Amino acid sequence: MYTMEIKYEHGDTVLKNAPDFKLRHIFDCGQTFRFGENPDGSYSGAAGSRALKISERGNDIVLHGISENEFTGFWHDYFDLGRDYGKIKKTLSENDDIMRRASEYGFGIRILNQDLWEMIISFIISASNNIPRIKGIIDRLCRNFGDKLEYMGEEYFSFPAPERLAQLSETELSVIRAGFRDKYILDAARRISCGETSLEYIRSLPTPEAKAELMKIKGVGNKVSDCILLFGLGRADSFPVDVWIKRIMEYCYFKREASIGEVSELAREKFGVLGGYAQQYLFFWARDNKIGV
DNA sequence: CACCAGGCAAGCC
DNA sequence: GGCTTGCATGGT
Repeated sequence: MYTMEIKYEHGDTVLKNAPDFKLRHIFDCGQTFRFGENPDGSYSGAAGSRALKISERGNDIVLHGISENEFTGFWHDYFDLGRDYGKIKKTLSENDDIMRRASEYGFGIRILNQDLWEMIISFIISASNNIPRIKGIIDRLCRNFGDKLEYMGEEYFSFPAPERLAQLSETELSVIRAGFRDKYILDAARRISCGETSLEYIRSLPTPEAKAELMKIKGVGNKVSDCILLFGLGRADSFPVDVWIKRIMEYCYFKREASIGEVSELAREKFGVLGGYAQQYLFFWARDNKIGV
Protein backbone atom coordinates (compact mmCIF):
# COMPACT_ATOMS: atom_id res chain seq x y z
CA MET A 1 0.00 0.00 0.00
CA TYR A 2 1.23 3.44 -0.85
CA THR A 3 0.86 6.67 1.03
CA MET A 4 0.35 9.68 -1.18
CA GLU A 5 1.54 13.02 0.12
CA ILE A 6 -1.02 15.81 -0.05
CA LYS A 7 -0.07 19.48 0.18
CA TYR A 8 -2.19 22.59 0.49
CA GLU A 9 -0.46 25.58 -1.05
CA HIS A 10 -1.62 28.97 -2.39
CA GLY A 11 -5.25 27.88 -1.99
CA ASP A 12 -4.73 24.76 -4.11
CA THR A 13 -4.68 21.10 -3.16
CA VAL A 14 -1.73 19.19 -4.61
CA LEU A 15 -1.48 15.39 -4.77
CA LYS A 16 2.26 14.64 -4.84
CA ASN A 17 3.35 11.76 -7.12
CA ALA A 18 -0.26 10.64 -7.43
CA PRO A 19 -0.23 6.99 -8.59
CA ASP A 20 -2.83 5.50 -10.96
CA PHE A 21 -4.25 8.91 -11.78
CA LYS A 22 -4.52 10.37 -15.29
CA LEU A 23 -7.06 13.04 -16.16
CA ARG A 24 -7.78 11.95 -19.72
CA HIS A 25 -8.36 8.39 -18.56
CA ILE A 26 -10.68 9.44 -15.75
CA PHE A 27 -12.73 11.95 -17.70
CA ASP A 28 -12.85 10.20 -21.08
CA CYS A 29 -13.92 6.72 -20.00
CA GLY A 30 -17.62 7.54 -20.10
CA GLN A 31 -18.42 7.71 -16.39
CA THR A 32 -19.03 11.47 -16.15
CA PHE A 33 -20.27 13.87 -18.79
CA ARG A 34 -19.69 17.26 -17.16
CA PHE A 35 -15.92 17.68 -17.43
CA GLY A 36 -14.09 18.89 -20.50
CA GLU A 37 -10.47 19.41 -21.52
CA ASN A 38 -9.12 22.96 -21.75
CA PRO A 39 -6.58 24.10 -24.37
CA ASP A 40 -3.79 23.92 -21.75
CA GLY A 41 -4.55 20.24 -20.98
CA SER A 42 -6.31 20.91 -17.69
CA TYR A 43 -9.91 19.77 -17.17
CA SER A 44 -12.77 21.74 -15.70
CA GLY A 45 -16.35 20.91 -14.90
CA ALA A 46 -18.71 20.24 -12.06
CA ALA A 47 -20.04 17.48 -9.84
CA GLY A 48 -23.40 18.08 -8.19
CA SER A 49 -23.14 21.69 -7.08
CA ARG A 50 -19.33 21.96 -6.92
CA ALA A 51 -17.09 23.22 -9.70
CA LEU A 52 -13.48 22.12 -10.20
CA LYS A 53 -10.47 22.87 -12.37
CA ILE A 54 -7.81 20.17 -12.17
CA SER A 55 -4.48 19.75 -13.93
CA GLU A 56 -1.36 17.58 -14.12
CA ARG A 57 1.98 19.14 -13.12
CA GLY A 58 4.75 16.62 -13.64
CA ASN A 59 3.81 13.67 -11.48
CA ASP A 60 1.54 15.81 -9.34
CA ILE A 61 -2.18 16.55 -9.60
CA VAL A 62 -3.36 20.08 -8.81
CA LEU A 63 -6.93 20.84 -7.72
CA HIS A 64 -7.15 24.57 -8.29
CA GLY A 65 -8.75 26.78 -5.66
CA ILE A 66 -9.63 23.80 -3.47
CA SER A 67 -9.03 24.17 0.26
CA GLU A 68 -8.14 21.38 2.65
CA ASN A 69 -11.70 21.31 3.94
CA GLU A 70 -13.20 21.06 0.48
CA PHE A 71 -10.72 18.36 -0.45
CA THR A 72 -11.12 16.15 2.59
CA GLY A 73 -14.85 16.84 2.75
CA PHE A 74 -15.66 16.03 -0.86
CA TRP A 75 -13.02 15.62 -3.60
CA HIS A 76 -10.96 12.96 -1.81
CA ASP A 77 -13.91 10.61 -1.88
CA TYR A 78 -15.07 11.78 -5.32
CA PHE A 79 -11.77 10.67 -6.85
CA ASP A 80 -11.83 7.43 -4.81
CA LEU A 81 -8.40 8.21 -3.37
CA GLY A 82 -8.69 5.68 -0.56
CA ARG A 83 -8.48 2.80 -3.01
CA ASP A 84 -5.36 1.02 -4.30
CA TYR A 85 -5.82 0.80 -8.06
CA GLY A 86 -2.37 -0.75 -8.50
CA LYS A 87 -3.60 -3.77 -6.59
CA ILE A 88 -6.84 -3.92 -8.62
CA LYS A 89 -4.91 -3.86 -11.91
CA LYS A 90 -2.53 -6.53 -10.68
CA THR A 91 -5.37 -8.84 -9.64
CA LEU A 92 -7.26 -8.37 -12.91
CA SER A 93 -4.11 -8.95 -14.98
CA GLU A 94 -3.18 -12.27 -13.38
CA ASN A 95 -3.82 -14.98 -15.97
CA ASP A 96 -5.55 -12.52 -18.29
CA ASP A 97 -3.52 -10.89 -21.08
CA ILE A 98 -6.53 -8.92 -22.33
CA MET A 99 -7.04 -7.25 -18.97
CA ARG A 100 -3.31 -6.68 -18.59
CA ARG A 101 -3.22 -4.78 -21.87
CA ALA A 102 -6.45 -2.89 -21.21
CA SER A 103 -5.41 -1.81 -17.71
CA GLU A 104 -1.94 -0.79 -18.90
CA TYR A 105 -3.55 1.31 -21.63
CA GLY A 106 -5.96 3.14 -19.29
CA PHE A 107 -3.58 2.98 -16.33
CA GLY A 108 -4.88 6.19 -14.74
CA ILE A 109 -8.58 5.33 -14.65
CA ARG A 110 -10.35 5.71 -11.32
CA ILE A 111 -14.07 5.15 -10.75
CA LEU A 112 -15.52 8.39 -9.45
CA ASN A 113 -17.98 8.35 -6.55
CA GLN A 114 -20.74 10.44 -8.05
CA ASP A 115 -24.11 11.74 -6.95
CA LEU A 116 -26.87 9.14 -7.23
CA TRP A 117 -29.54 11.47 -8.60
CA GLU A 118 -27.14 12.92 -11.16
CA MET A 119 -26.24 9.40 -12.32
CA ILE A 120 -29.90 8.39 -12.70
CA ILE A 121 -30.61 11.31 -15.03
CA SER A 122 -27.27 11.16 -16.84
CA PHE A 123 -27.62 7.52 -17.76
CA ILE A 124 -31.29 7.84 -18.69
CA ILE A 125 -30.03 10.42 -21.18
CA SER A 126 -27.26 8.09 -22.34
CA ALA A 127 -29.65 5.51 -23.80
CA SER A 128 -29.33 5.14 -27.59
CA ASN A 129 -27.19 8.27 -27.73
CA ASN A 130 -23.58 9.25 -28.34
CA ILE A 131 -21.22 10.74 -25.81
CA PRO A 132 -20.75 14.21 -27.36
CA ARG A 133 -24.51 14.66 -27.55
CA ILE A 134 -25.05 13.30 -24.02
CA LYS A 135 -22.63 15.97 -22.80
CA GLY A 136 -24.53 18.65 -24.71
CA ILE A 137 -27.91 17.63 -23.30
CA ILE A 138 -26.61 17.53 -19.72
CA ASP A 139 -24.94 20.91 -20.19
CA ARG A 140 -28.23 22.43 -21.36
CA LEU A 141 -30.05 20.74 -18.45
CA CYS A 142 -27.72 22.36 -15.90
CA ARG A 143 -27.52 25.71 -17.71
CA ASN A 144 -31.31 26.04 -17.93
CA PHE A 145 -32.44 24.58 -14.62
CA GLY A 146 -29.40 24.51 -12.30
CA ASP A 147 -28.06 27.28 -10.08
CA LYS A 148 -25.23 29.53 -11.21
CA LEU A 149 -21.92 28.80 -9.48
CA GLU A 150 -18.99 31.22 -9.24
CA TYR A 151 -15.58 29.54 -9.15
CA MET A 152 -12.13 30.81 -10.11
CA GLY A 153 -13.72 33.83 -11.77
CA GLU A 154 -15.79 31.66 -14.10
CA GLU A 155 -19.40 30.55 -14.37
CA TYR A 156 -20.57 26.98 -13.79
CA PHE A 157 -23.98 25.47 -13.09
CA SER A 158 -25.18 22.99 -10.50
CA PHE A 159 -27.06 19.83 -11.42
CA PRO A 160 -30.77 20.64 -10.94
CA ALA A 161 -32.50 18.92 -8.01
CA PRO A 162 -35.42 16.48 -8.49
CA GLU A 163 -37.86 19.07 -7.10
CA ARG A 164 -36.78 21.61 -9.73
CA LEU A 165 -37.27 19.21 -12.66
CA ALA A 166 -40.49 17.73 -11.23
CA GLN A 167 -42.29 21.04 -11.69
CA LEU A 168 -41.47 21.25 -15.42
CA SER A 169 -43.75 20.30 -18.30
CA GLU A 170 -42.44 18.23 -21.20
CA THR A 171 -42.59 21.37 -23.32
CA GLU A 172 -40.46 23.33 -20.86
CA LEU A 173 -37.92 20.51 -20.66
CA SER A 174 -37.71 20.24 -24.46
CA VAL A 175 -35.14 23.08 -24.53
CA ILE A 176 -32.48 20.54 -23.60
CA ARG A 177 -33.33 18.56 -26.79
CA ALA A 178 -33.24 15.15 -25.10
CA GLY A 179 -35.82 13.79 -27.54
CA PHE A 180 -37.89 10.83 -26.37
CA ARG A 181 -36.04 10.81 -23.02
CA ASP A 182 -37.94 13.90 -21.77
CA LYS A 183 -40.77 11.87 -20.27
CA TYR A 184 -38.32 9.49 -18.57
CA ILE A 185 -36.48 12.40 -16.95
CA LEU A 186 -39.77 13.80 -15.68
CA ASP A 187 -40.90 10.40 -14.38
CA ALA A 188 -37.66 10.05 -12.39
CA ALA A 189 -37.90 13.60 -11.02
CA ARG A 190 -41.53 13.21 -9.98
CA ARG A 191 -41.12 9.78 -8.40
CA ILE A 192 -38.21 10.96 -6.29
CA SER A 193 -39.71 14.36 -5.56
CA CYS A 194 -42.97 12.91 -4.23
CA GLY A 195 -41.22 10.18 -2.24
CA GLU A 196 -42.46 7.22 -4.29
CA THR A 197 -38.78 6.43 -4.83
CA SER A 198 -36.34 7.12 -1.99
CA LEU A 199 -32.69 7.53 -2.90
CA GLU A 200 -31.54 6.85 0.65
CA TYR A 201 -33.66 3.71 0.81
CA ILE A 202 -32.13 2.49 -2.47
CA ARG A 203 -28.67 3.22 -1.07
CA SER A 204 -29.41 1.00 1.94
CA LEU A 205 -30.47 -2.00 -0.16
CA PRO A 206 -28.35 -4.97 -1.30
CA THR A 207 -27.39 -4.64 -4.97
CA PRO A 208 -30.07 -6.90 -6.55
CA GLU A 209 -32.85 -5.17 -4.61
CA ALA A 210 -31.40 -1.71 -5.35
CA LYS A 211 -31.33 -2.62 -9.04
CA ALA A 212 -34.96 -3.74 -9.00
CA GLU A 213 -35.96 -0.49 -7.29
CA LEU A 214 -34.05 1.60 -9.85
CA MET A 215 -35.70 -0.27 -12.71
CA LYS A 216 -39.11 0.92 -11.54
CA ILE A 217 -38.13 4.29 -12.98
CA LYS A 218 -39.13 4.67 -16.65
CA GLY A 219 -36.10 4.72 -18.91
CA VAL A 220 -34.00 2.73 -16.44
CA GLY A 221 -33.42 -0.80 -17.73
CA ASN A 222 -30.75 -3.44 -17.29
CA LYS A 223 -27.77 -1.50 -18.61
CA VAL A 224 -28.68 1.95 -17.27
CA SER A 225 -29.32 0.53 -13.79
CA ASP A 226 -25.91 -1.18 -13.82
CA CYS A 227 -24.27 2.18 -14.62
CA ILE A 228 -26.17 3.86 -11.78
CA LEU A 229 -25.14 1.08 -9.37
CA LEU A 230 -21.50 1.37 -10.42
CA PHE A 231 -21.07 5.12 -10.63
CA GLY A 232 -23.69 6.40 -8.17
CA LEU A 233 -23.81 3.69 -5.51
CA GLY A 234 -20.25 2.36 -5.42
CA ARG A 235 -21.32 -1.17 -6.34
CA ALA A 236 -17.99 -2.07 -7.96
CA ASP A 237 -19.09 -5.57 -8.98
CA SER A 238 -21.57 -4.12 -11.51
CA PHE A 239 -20.57 -4.75 -15.11
CA PRO A 240 -22.69 -2.64 -17.50
CA VAL A 241 -22.87 -4.28 -20.94
CA ASP A 242 -23.27 -1.68 -23.69
CA VAL A 243 -22.56 -1.98 -27.40
CA TRP A 244 -18.83 -1.32 -26.88
CA ILE A 245 -18.40 -3.84 -24.09
CA LYS A 246 -20.40 -6.46 -25.95
CA ARG A 247 -18.29 -5.90 -29.06
CA ILE A 248 -14.90 -6.08 -27.34
CA MET A 249 -15.85 -9.09 -25.21
CA GLU A 250 -17.00 -10.91 -28.35
CA TYR A 251 -13.81 -9.94 -30.15
CA CYS A 252 -11.33 -10.72 -27.35
CA TYR A 253 -12.91 -13.55 -25.35
CA PHE A 254 -15.69 -15.29 -27.29
CA LYS A 255 -14.24 -15.02 -30.82
CA ARG A 256 -17.88 -15.09 -31.95
CA GLU A 257 -21.16 -13.28 -31.42
CA ALA A 258 -22.55 -13.54 -27.89
CA SER A 259 -25.72 -12.46 -26.11
CA ILE A 260 -25.73 -9.79 -23.41
CA GLY A 261 -26.52 -12.52 -20.90
CA GLU A 262 -23.48 -14.56 -21.96
CA VAL A 263 -21.24 -11.48 -21.72
CA SER A 264 -22.53 -10.67 -18.21
CA GLU A 265 -22.04 -14.27 -17.12
CA LEU A 266 -18.45 -14.45 -18.38
CA ALA A 267 -17.64 -11.12 -16.72
CA ARG A 268 -18.93 -12.41 -13.40
CA GLU A 269 -16.79 -15.54 -13.73
CA LYS A 270 -13.61 -13.76 -14.81
CA PHE A 271 -13.75 -10.47 -12.89
CA GLY A 272 -16.10 -11.12 -9.97
CA VAL A 273 -16.20 -8.28 -7.45
CA LEU A 274 -13.83 -6.24 -9.64
CA GLY A 275 -16.23 -6.26 -12.62
CA GLY A 276 -16.79 -2.52 -12.63
CA TYR A 277 -13.08 -1.72 -12.85
CA ALA A 278 -12.60 -4.29 -15.61
CA GLN A 279 -15.51 -2.74 -17.48
CA GLN A 280 -13.94 0.72 -17.37
CA TYR A 281 -10.52 -0.47 -18.57
CA LEU A 282 -12.17 -2.41 -21.40
CA PHE A 283 -14.50 0.43 -22.39
CA PHE A 284 -11.73 3.04 -22.55
CA TRP A 285 -9.37 0.73 -24.40
CA ALA A 286 -11.98 -0.41 -26.93
CA ARG A 287 -13.39 3.02 -27.63
CA ASP A 288 -10.06 4.83 -27.79
CA ASN A 289 -8.75 2.31 -30.36
CA LYS A 290 -12.02 1.32 -32.02
CA ILE A 291 -11.20 -2.31 -31.25
CA GLY A 292 -13.60 -4.85 -32.70
CA VAL A 293 -15.47 -2.28 -34.79
C1' DC B 1 -29.83 9.46 -48.01
C1' DA B 2 -29.30 5.55 -44.94
C1' DC B 3 -27.35 4.26 -40.64
C1' DC B 4 -25.99 4.61 -35.94
C1' DA B 5 -25.44 6.32 -31.05
C1' DG B 6 -23.09 3.73 -23.43
C1' DG B 7 -31.17 1.16 -24.57
C1' DC B 8 -35.76 1.01 -23.21
C1' DA B 9 -40.81 0.22 -23.22
C1' DA B 10 -44.55 -1.77 -25.23
C1' DG B 11 -46.53 -5.07 -27.93
C1' DC B 12 -46.32 -9.44 -29.87
C1' DC B 13 -45.85 -14.73 -29.56
C1' DG C 1 -39.81 -15.97 -20.95
C1' DG C 2 -37.52 -14.13 -25.64
C1' DC C 3 -37.95 -11.31 -29.94
C1' DT C 4 -39.28 -7.03 -32.69
C1' DT C 5 -40.27 -2.26 -33.33
C1' DG C 6 -40.64 2.73 -32.58
C1' DC C 7 -38.45 6.29 -30.48
C1' DA C 8 -36.06 12.32 -30.92
C1' DT C 9 -32.08 14.25 -32.24
C1' DG C 10 -27.74 14.95 -34.43
C1' DG C 11 -23.54 13.28 -36.57
C1' DT C 12 -21.20 10.72 -40.40
